[in-house]
Amino acid sequence: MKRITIRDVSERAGVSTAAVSYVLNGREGKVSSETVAKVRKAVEDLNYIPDFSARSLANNKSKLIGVVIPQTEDRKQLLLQNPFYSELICGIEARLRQSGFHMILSGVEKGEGYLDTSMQRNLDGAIITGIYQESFYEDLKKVRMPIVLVDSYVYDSHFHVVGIDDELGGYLATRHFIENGHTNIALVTGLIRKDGVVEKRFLGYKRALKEAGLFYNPDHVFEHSVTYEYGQEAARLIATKYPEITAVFATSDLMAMGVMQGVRDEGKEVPEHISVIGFDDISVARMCTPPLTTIKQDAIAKGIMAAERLLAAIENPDAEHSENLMVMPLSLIERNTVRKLP
Amino acid sequence: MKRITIRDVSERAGVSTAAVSYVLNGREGKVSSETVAKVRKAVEDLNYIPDFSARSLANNKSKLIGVVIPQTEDRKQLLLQNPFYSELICGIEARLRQSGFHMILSGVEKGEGYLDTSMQRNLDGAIITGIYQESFYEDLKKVRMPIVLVDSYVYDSHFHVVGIDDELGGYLATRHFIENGHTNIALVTGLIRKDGVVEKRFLGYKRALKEAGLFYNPDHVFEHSVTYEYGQEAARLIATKYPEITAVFATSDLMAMGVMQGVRDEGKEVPEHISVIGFDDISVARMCTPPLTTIKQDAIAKGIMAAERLLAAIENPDAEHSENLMVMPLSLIERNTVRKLP
DNA sequence: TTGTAGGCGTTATCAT
DNA sequence: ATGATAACGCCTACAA
Repeated sequence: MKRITIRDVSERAGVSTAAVSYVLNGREGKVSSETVAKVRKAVEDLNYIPDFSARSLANNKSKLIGVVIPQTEDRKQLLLQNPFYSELICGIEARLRQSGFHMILSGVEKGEGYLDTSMQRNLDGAIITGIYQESFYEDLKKVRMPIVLVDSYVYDSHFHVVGIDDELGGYLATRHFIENGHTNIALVTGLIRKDGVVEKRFLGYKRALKEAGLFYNPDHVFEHSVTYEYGQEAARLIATKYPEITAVFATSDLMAMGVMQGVRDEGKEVPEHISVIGFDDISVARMCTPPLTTIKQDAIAKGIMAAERLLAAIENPDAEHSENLMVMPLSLIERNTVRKLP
Repeated sequence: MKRITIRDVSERAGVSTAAVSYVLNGREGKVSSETVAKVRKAVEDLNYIPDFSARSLANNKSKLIGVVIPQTEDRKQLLLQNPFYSELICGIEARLRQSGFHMILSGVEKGEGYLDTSMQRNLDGAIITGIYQESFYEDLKKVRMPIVLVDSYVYDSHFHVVGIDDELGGYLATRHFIENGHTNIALVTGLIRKDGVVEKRFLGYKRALKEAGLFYNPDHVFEHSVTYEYGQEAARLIATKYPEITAVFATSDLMAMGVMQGVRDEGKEVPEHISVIGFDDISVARMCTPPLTTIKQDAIAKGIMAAERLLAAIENPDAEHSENLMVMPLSLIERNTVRKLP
């Protein structure tokens, strides 16, 4: 069964391929309504479906968006196990599809770049989440498609950025502990990398401590790649070696939940013995017991926003780039994991 | 900045474009090792990156795989909020990338087909999860790319299938309750659809009841689309209207966790008042409190397997189709949500 | 072994 | 308003 081409349609409709192309692309000003009707009918009859590869070749528009998310270091798998990314992807995909774009979702090997993929596929744009080495971004700048960075503090006029005020989030969480009488507050966090979100959350944590006249103790910072298991581990360390700690600010809900489990593993209770605040407000945060107090951000909305910024930039390649930083709202959600100390 | 083409490479290397194409595609038998070296050098020097659109146009191979997962009915967003799908996707993407393929991830609108996408993008294959209407599959059969159905009981020689023995899963869970002395066992389940996985799990549930000489009570079946919230709702109903029920088999962990929360909302405890078994063993199942007894399947492995089957079918289009059903292992994981009745 | 040239499906530039 | 026709980048008979 051979493919139906634009030529088949043109013959059937008794017009030229150019005419068909015009009506297909909505340039209907250029063609008589009679021709439009004939073409539409032929398209319908033949069940014609355009070939995007050919289109891409002819006009460099692929209707394809590259989406990159971090992957686990060990198994090279997407970090989708962190629900935050799942939700982000949901938002991106939904918005993209709504505008007739498709999404190529992939991780990128450590040390590899994204230039190859972007050129091979003639991507119309890309959404990048996670933090990479300098050269990765330098590479990306060489390509002329619009790029949206999600959760990055790599400011550069080449990139659009969608994020939140991570420093504020860290500050709010820590201050909430302080307001509830806590003075020994641990930080359980993902790897603190330059220009990354956790670095800012860490900064907010320190600011709140300083503001309250509290001593910042580096021993109370537990840093590791973002996993549930390390949350458990950190709780264990805290219970056994740092009895003075009464509160834990985890820079992601995933770790916070690990901490909660770890606390219980040690025969203690949340929040009776240890208070916990997380970050993200992934959907399980309200499902766990006790429901987790956390810094809420709306990952789905973030994804939708990232997609929208990208689509706008694709529409209008040389628009004002001054307004290329979008900061989404965030708030502290009080649930049941923070105890008020007397 | 113009694109580097195969012609640029050929000129730089002082050979023909055909020669370049040959070494690029590994047909090195057709070309002298000297030429190979020259071409490689030129490719390197020029930083040549092939255009997959052009390739796809020329030989109908796109190195692109379509992956379809269900979406929420209301918001048209991917069902990634169910970690089971996240993990599945992780497996698929990792395996695909390893072989140089890219994945287009998308949902499909109710009533829409996937034929358009598959033709537009010249997909080399597709992995479909979820259950759709008859016509969806009929459509899919018209296209000649290999297709792997994950978790489907739509047997057809056109499709490869990767799944588990869902009926057995349902049976094992139910029997486990019975062995622990439970006789009034509710089923909290996603929509029971023909040829879907939950239908089989439901069948397994009934078989176990029957085998034990227990009465199957339709009132004890709580059916709804798969959400955490409905799990809560079902628990509420059970607590208030069906006090005789002592055990709940949920056909997905997501619902099981909702049930657990719902039970607590009613001031009762798991497993003291209500025992719970889930299905899937998503990663949070072991993280929740108490850790959830569940039917374990390895979603990541399932994804990898699905990708592998597809890749094999692409390699070898007219291979034996008799072995196109792959059943992955499954097992009951005992944790702490089932109480042994006296 | 190597090179030439035609074709893949579409868009865009010209004439008409 | 419409229709030839030349790109677009690559592959692959076929010819040399």
